[in-house]
Amino acid sequence: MPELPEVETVRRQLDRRLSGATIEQIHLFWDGRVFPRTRFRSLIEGKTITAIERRAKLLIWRFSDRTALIAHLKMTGNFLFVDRPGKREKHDHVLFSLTKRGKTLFLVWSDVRKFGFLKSVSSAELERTVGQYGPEPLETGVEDLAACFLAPKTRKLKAALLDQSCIAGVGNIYADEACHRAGIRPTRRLATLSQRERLRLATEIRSVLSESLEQKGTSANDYVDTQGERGGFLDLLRVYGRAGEPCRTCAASIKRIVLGGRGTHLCPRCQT
DNA sequence: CCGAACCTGTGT
DNA sequence: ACACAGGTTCGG
Repeated sequence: MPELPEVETVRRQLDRRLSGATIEQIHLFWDGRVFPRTRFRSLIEGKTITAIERRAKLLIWRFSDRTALIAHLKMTGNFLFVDRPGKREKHDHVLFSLTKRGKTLFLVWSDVRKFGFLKSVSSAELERTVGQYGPEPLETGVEDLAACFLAPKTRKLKAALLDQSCIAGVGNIYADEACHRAGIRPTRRLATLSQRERLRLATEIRSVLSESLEQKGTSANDYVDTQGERGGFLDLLRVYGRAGEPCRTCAASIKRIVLGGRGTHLCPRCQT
């Protein structure tokens, strides 16, 4: 489900309610994607959350003892606050019971496709993990962001955009949207980009991500936030999921191709 | 570089 | 029955 705007939306909602809370109890309905599998519960129970942070598409629960829980939603992972633990839904895997200022909170981790994971990490392991990512687009200047698209020279732009060690947080939707806004085809090799185009791309990446964040992200398929609400950016997409529909800029028919195994959407007329 | 894999569901 | 889905990793 999630790219930067969706994960950041979830981060903000988790942070508001979980910051300062203590994890009292964990129910593991299915432990296939929690690590370390056999010690997960004992490692996490009793911990107090100091803050929820995000790096790339990773959510980081920071604990007062400097250890952390990292969560990756991948395609369909989801945190959902529930008033009280009712009956377990089919794809619910973990139930967290927490207390904050004497009140009890319940949070469910669910994941239909089971690609997502929860992992308990030491502070050293956290630093190592977080260090593998490229710059955060919303916290990096345009000039530095533009430098993400310098090398390797023969690589296609779309591949660079999806590479989290190159630039963090961009996924399939916003890669296509940024290319369209910048007027650049995702099939272009990095070597063919001018500095002016790289700067334009960096600017448009920042714009599309922040505009989507304002709408609490895009619900193309399954994505919902921690309250079960859908994001509002779907109607503002210019190319993603619009194959055969008219370009909102020039009215040409939006084309869908496959690039690096991913569906890729572009306007053959206004993207060069 | 590409396709396959991980897993489940949905739509044609 | 087959294609496709917001992510990432692996093997060829």
